[in-house]
Amino acid sequence: MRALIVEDDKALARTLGEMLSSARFECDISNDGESGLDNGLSGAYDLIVLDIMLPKKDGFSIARELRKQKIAAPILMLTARTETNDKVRGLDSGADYYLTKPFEMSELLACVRALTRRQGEVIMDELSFGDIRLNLSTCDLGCGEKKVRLGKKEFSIMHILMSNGGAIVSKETLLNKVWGCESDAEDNNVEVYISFLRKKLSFLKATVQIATLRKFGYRLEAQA
Amino acid sequence: MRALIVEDDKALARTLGEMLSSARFECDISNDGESGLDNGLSGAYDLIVLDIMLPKKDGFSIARELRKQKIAAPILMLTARTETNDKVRGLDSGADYYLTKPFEMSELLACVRALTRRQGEVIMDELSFGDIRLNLSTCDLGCGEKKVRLGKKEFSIMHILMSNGGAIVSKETLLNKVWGCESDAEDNNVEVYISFLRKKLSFLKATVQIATLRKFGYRLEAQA
DNA sequence: CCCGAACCTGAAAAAAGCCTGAAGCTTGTG
DNA sequence: CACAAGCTTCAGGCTTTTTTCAGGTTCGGG
Repeated sequence: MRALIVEDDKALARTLGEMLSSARFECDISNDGESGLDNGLSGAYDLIVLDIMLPKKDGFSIARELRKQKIAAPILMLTARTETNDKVRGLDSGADYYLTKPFEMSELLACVRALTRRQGEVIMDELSFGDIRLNLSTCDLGCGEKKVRLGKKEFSIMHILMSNGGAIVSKETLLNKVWGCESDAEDNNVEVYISFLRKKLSFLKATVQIATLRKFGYRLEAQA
Repeated sequence: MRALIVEDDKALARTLGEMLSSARFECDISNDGESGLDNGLSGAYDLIVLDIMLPKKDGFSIARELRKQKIAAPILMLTARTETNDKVRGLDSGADYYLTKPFEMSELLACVRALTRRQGEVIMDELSFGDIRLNLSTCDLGCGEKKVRLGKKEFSIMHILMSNGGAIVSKETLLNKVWGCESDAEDNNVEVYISFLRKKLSFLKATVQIATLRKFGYRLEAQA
């Protein structure tokens, strides 16, 4: 899971980064509103922590813009402002939770868990599609009795494909979510991993396959 | 949208009910934990507002039980307890938002809006005309049980035809929208793709057809 | 009824996109 | 330090999409 922290107070940003890392997030930090919005728009994140008062662009407008561009990641708005009016404004701009400073680490983490629970189906620790099962805690991909261990990147890709049901996932999405939008990985990297995954699916004798939709991306397909 | 309010303070319960009604919710009220849980388990609600201190059964265990029984409705936990520990416990038992009393009406309503916003989100959108369906997330064109995959240009063209209902779409429009106005593609390119699409429609045995209007363009027609 | 413009469509060439084995890196571990 | 596992890069070959072309068909006006 990737998180974006948009916060101009660098000390706080680092602290947040450490907190979230301890909750197994990979974090990117933006120190001003503009870069925060840019990063957020990449669609690479599963969580966005947003301060309100920021240089260049405030949190409200960032949230609004992200939602307008169909970025669905949960937004946790984090600020010193306790005015009811600000809370309302924050939530109505598209934030999912409004937390006021100061807050304790345990509280922040509980919010994060609550926010990401639905998205990543953290409630279950197994995802399934057709005849394959992805164990989220051991990274095993199983089918019937057989199973194989997936590497970290293989796992992320399979995770994304499976949680999207049968819908198409573009290479760009995969690059952003798996490699991060800062990375300079190219389409071919995705192709290589898709190839690895296909090899494993075929080893498992799974009926589920990864279908290529030229110029669109990939998707899972059940049945033979 | 239906809301369940689980709150033993009858005055507060009524106030909450009025607030939510003003936000166009139909509200039911339970005054103790047991009946709250029973009602919640019916699965009839799109929102559950839960107090923590309740007769017979506390809010934490209600939330936990609801989640265990796969009730997915957003839970707004509402309480006078401000201890961080309680917040963590509340959120971790399955609540989606923790609001401490006293709170203002506007704040509550903003939370509710934030919590219910995601409900209406459609995962798979589909465009249909006559007996054919164009799945926008998988790029399949379907009719009855059968379906075929469309290539990118085929998809764009079909998309345009279908979203125009039965209206005429000129070749020029198609060239501009599908090839881009910079392109030097010619009318014949469109014709070739229309031909591809017709072949697929006929394979699908669809009643919908692509009609040619000489000198004007193309349009979809239902009927046999 | 005839003619030309508009349209259809099969085939094949051209281009774009994708697959995958192999080799070279990097990183973490015993 | 050496090894293994995972990651990246690369290049050649393969597949699908897109374009092009040419011969045929249909339509409407004169």
